[in-house]
Amino acid sequence: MKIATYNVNGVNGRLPVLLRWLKETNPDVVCLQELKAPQENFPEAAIKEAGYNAIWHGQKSWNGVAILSKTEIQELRRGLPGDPEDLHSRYIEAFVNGIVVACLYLPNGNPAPGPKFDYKLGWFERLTIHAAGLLSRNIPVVMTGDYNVMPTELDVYKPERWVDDALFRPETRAAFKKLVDQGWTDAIRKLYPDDTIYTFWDYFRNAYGRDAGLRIDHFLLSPQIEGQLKAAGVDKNVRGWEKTSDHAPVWIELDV
DNA sequence: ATGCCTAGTGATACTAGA
Repeated sequence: MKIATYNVNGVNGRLPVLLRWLKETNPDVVCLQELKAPQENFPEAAIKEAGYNAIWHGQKSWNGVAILSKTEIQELRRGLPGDPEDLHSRYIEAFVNGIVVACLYLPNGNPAPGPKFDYKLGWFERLTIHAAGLLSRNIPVVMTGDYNVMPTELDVYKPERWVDDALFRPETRAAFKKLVDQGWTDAIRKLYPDDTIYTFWDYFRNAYGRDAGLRIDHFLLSPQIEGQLKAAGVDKNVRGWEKTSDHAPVWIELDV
């Protein structure tokens, strides 16, 4: 079974790219982030036509997450618990193919320091609490999406330029490490511990052409599923298509 | 240090992204 995550940066603006990528790579389950569409503007018919069921949590202008699957989707929750005043659509969770799939869009956090960075770290803490609850159930969980964190220097083209950025500050990296250290496996790093692998390239300065990228989209696997990890990768070529997202799709293959 | 690019909103220059 192939599960993918893709920050589409506007699900309607990227619909031709999304549909082409679905057709070419044929994933079983897909987590989408940054829909940038209100609930009623999700392109449900086109997604259905492509062969996928979908659940989504939209929001006007910003954010928005979705889970697509060729099989039945049983929604478990939308919205991250722990703060009733947080109205951003950044988390959706479902039971699919016998696995709990959590799809998340962690806040960017810039400029840092500041209220946006505080929101990021608070969101991270709430995610970590919720993730501990998922682990305590001893079931297969795939927690994936745009974490907006480069976990190590290997994940940034020029680490020295990013040390004060919300995506790479020590507090952010420490929060990611604390989460992973609960017992999660970073799927890409398990299979490729030393390789330079990016999932995002800025629209500025020909970043894709120069391969000046970041690895910020991640798959975290619970102990009950990490043994089934067979392959993982980034569909880097998609970043080179016309009218494409600044992120590339990331995927894992599970032997289930 | 800043803009570079791109999308959304809504009709203009903003915000937001990372």
